[in-house]
Amino acid sequence: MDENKRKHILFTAMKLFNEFGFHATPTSKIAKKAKVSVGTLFNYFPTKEDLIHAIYGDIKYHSKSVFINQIRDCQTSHDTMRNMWAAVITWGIENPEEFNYMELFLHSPFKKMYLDEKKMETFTKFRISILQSISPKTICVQYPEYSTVFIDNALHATINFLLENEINDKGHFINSSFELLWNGFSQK
Amino acid sequence: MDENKRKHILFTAMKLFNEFGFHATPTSKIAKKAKVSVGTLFNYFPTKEDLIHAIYGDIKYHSKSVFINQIRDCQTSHDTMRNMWAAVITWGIENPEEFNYMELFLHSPFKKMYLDEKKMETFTKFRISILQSISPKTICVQYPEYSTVFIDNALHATINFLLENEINDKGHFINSSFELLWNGFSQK
DNA sequence: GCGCTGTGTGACTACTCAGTCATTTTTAAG
DNA sequence: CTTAAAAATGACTGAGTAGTCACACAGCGC
Repeated sequence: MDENKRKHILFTAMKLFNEFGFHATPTSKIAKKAKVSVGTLFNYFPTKEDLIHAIYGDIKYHSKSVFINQIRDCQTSHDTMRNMWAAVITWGIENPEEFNYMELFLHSPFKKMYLDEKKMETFTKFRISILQSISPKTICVQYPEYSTVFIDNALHATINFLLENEINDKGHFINSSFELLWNGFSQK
Repeated sequence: MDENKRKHILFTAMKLFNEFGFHATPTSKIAKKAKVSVGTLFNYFPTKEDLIHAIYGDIKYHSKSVFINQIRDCQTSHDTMRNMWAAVITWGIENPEEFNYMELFLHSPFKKMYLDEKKMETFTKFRISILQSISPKTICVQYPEYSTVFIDNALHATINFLLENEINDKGHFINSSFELLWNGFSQK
């Protein structure tokens, strides 16, 4: 098994899935574009669904290591949060195909297996604990998971917006958008 | 053409698509569940894609009329916005299948035709104008469309959360979540 | 040169699906 | 009751799919 070939197939498949969706991308097309035979493709990934899940797994694994490297304890929780905010968004705009695929996958029927995985996330738990410590708002204390999905969706919206619009000073935009979110949480 | 039968097919198809996705829901299955023949289904909707789009169109049409009935001018822009916020969320939790379908459709390759439709939305424009008049924040004035997607995503997150969790006082939750959003926009 | 091993190949199979159409059933008008 | 138009039916078709498998062939020790 050639790891590079595996990566190559994964990457090719990801781009095709992003462009045409899971259904409209036959395995034959993936094999052709990746310049391997159908047989080889099925040597590496026993079923099409395995391939679909493998792409998700790889993206998740790599992005997570990027985030973890980015995290550094700052003076204030405001700065810590802003740091994480910027890290995730930067990853998104630097890896648009990967970001796109996550959206595609997580809104497809294939996501089903991961439904309760979310709740186990250490990353999520980390965010919950930060939120509980900083926000006096009842809704955040009472439903810390709501804060999480709220932030997740804000991240998605911001990355999407940055990808779809031409923004000159991206650093400034990222900071401003963070303040929009932060004010909601911190202000009475 | 029997309008009730049309509605019935649409509703059945919507539920199946929600459960299994577009690809894993063959027309034969829809016909069987709706207790009509495949031929009849194709009499009402010439292609499967027509059916998929028709469901979207119907939901959009009906939900819009619900919102418009809900809108009343309040004393302050805060109250006006909160009123709209509550109207959309209430629609979502009272029509979970329809809300689900919108998410499914808008994240599928079928949405493509509607990409620039969004920008034409009068409803969106309405929101932009409100936002511009109330928010002193540069990011909202400079990128009013960002505010829109930000709010859209907050709505999605909130409806999803309410659907997936058992919340007792939904009215209170809706108001609290609105304040979370509103503070971000209104506070320096 | 010769067998051995494992990766790569793509024609092929078994099957599913969207959409058709000859036929039957229902409706409604005279 | 007769009859003609309209609606409903579901077996059928042809296109296209995931996944298989018999074989090709490169590399390598002998």
